[in-house]
Amino acid sequence: MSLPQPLKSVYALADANSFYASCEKVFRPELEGKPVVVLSNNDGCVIAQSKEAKAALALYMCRPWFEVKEAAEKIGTIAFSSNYELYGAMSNRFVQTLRHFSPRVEVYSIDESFMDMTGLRRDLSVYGHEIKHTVRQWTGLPICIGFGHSKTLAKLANHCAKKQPGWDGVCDLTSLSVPELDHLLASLEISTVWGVGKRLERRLHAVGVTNVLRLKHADPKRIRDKFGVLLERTVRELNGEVWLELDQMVPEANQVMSSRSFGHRLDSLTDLQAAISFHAGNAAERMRKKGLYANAVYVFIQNSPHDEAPYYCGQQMIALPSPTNSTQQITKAALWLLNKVYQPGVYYLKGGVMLMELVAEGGQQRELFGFSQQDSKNHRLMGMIDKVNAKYGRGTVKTAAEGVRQDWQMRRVLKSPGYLHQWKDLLKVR
DNA sequence: TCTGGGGTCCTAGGACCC
DNA sequence: TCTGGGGTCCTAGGACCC
Repeated sequence: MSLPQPLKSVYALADANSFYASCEKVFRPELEGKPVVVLSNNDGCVIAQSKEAKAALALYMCRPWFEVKEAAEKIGTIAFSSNYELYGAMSNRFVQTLRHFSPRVEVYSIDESFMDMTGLRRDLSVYGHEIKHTVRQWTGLPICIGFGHSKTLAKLANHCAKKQPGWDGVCDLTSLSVPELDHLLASLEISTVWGVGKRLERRLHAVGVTNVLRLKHADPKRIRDKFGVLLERTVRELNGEVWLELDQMVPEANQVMSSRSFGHRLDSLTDLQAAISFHAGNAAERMRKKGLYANAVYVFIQNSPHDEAPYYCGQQMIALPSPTNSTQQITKAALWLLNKVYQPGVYYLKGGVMLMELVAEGGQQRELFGFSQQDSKNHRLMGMIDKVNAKYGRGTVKTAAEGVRQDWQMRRVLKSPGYLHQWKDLLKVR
C-alpha cells in the first residue's frame, strides 16, 4: 500500500517584457516595431528599451542619455520621460488579469507577479500560453511566464522563457526530467539566478562554481559558512525545496523615502527648503496611504560625485518624541535637519527625506518644534488634504514652505500624457 | 550642460554590560 | 605586573532586487 504523495509546490512567475517601453507602445500603436526607450528621472539615463532598441542599442541600458542620444536618434529611436502614474495604472490591470488564473497572487514588483499553481491539473505550458494571450488581449502588454517547484526556479524559468527563443515565452521547468533540467542548468551563468549579483558571481567563480548546475549541487552548509544564509537558501531552492513562501500580504513598510535629483544644481538654502518640504509632504502622504506613522525623520543633500568639487553628502536623522503622520510636523523636523546639514558654497544635485521606524499607531503628541495641535484636528486635516490632492492632483494643497515656483523640479520634457489617470489627457489616446 | 529612485536583508564590529 | 568570556544592542556598510 502506498501513501498519498504530498502535493509538490508549483509557482509561476509572470513578467512583462520591457515593461515601461511596452506601456508607452500600448497608447501609440504606430510605434510597433520601432525602437523605444524610456529615461530615468531628469531624463538622465536609459532605464527601459523595447526589443527593437535592445537589438540595435544593446549596450545603452543604464547609460546616460546625453551620451547615447545622437546614435539612438540616428536609427529613429523614440524616447520618453518616465511616466510612473501611467505605469502604475497599467501594472494594476496586469495584476487583475492574473488573478483570473490563480487565487493566490503575490505582486513582487511593478512588472512581475508570482502565482501559486500547486495542485492545478492542467498542462502548465498550455495554461501559460493562455495567460500570456489573455494579458496581451486585455492590457496590450507582452509577457513571459516561467514555472518551477520554488520561486527561485520559477524566476529562472522566466529568464529562460525570455532569453531562449525555443520556449515561445513560456517555460515550464516542472515538466523536465532531472537529466533534462540539469542539462539546461549547466548551460546557464550563475548571475541569472535570483539573488546572485556581480560580487557573488565573482566570488563563486573563484571557488569553481561556474554554472547554475554546480551551484545547485554545492553543499548548502559550506555555502552558508562562506557566503551567508541568503545564498544557502538559494541553493536549496534550486533543488526544489520551498524556502520562500508566496507572500500575498504586502509587507508593512519600515521606511518611506522621497528623493530625487533636482532639475539643476541648487546652492541657496531657500531653494533647498522648498525641495525638502516637497519631499517631506510627499513621503508623509505615501506613509498615510499605508496607514503608518513615523518615529524618525532623516534628511540628506548631496552634490554629484561626478562633479569636480569635492563630494559632500550632508545627512542627519532625528527621533521624534512620538509617532506622527502629520505633514506639518514632518516638514518642520525635515527643515530643522536641513539647516543642520546645509553648507553654503556647495552646488547640490540631489536631496530627500526618509521617514523611518514606521508603526501602525500614532502616539500622544508632545511638544517638539513647538507643535501643539490636537491629534484629532490634525487627523481630519491630513485626511482632507489627501482627498483634495487625490482628486485634483498632487500639489493642489501643500505647505507654504514648498513654494509656488518649483525651479528645482526635475525635467520630464518627453513625458507621455496621463492616459489612465488624468481626465484632461484621455482625449489624447489615439 | 546632462550620470535614477526606492527598497530589503544581513554582517561585522564597536560599545557596553555582568 | 596580570586584563576572560559571553551576551545584547546599535550602526555602518555591503549586497542584492526591480
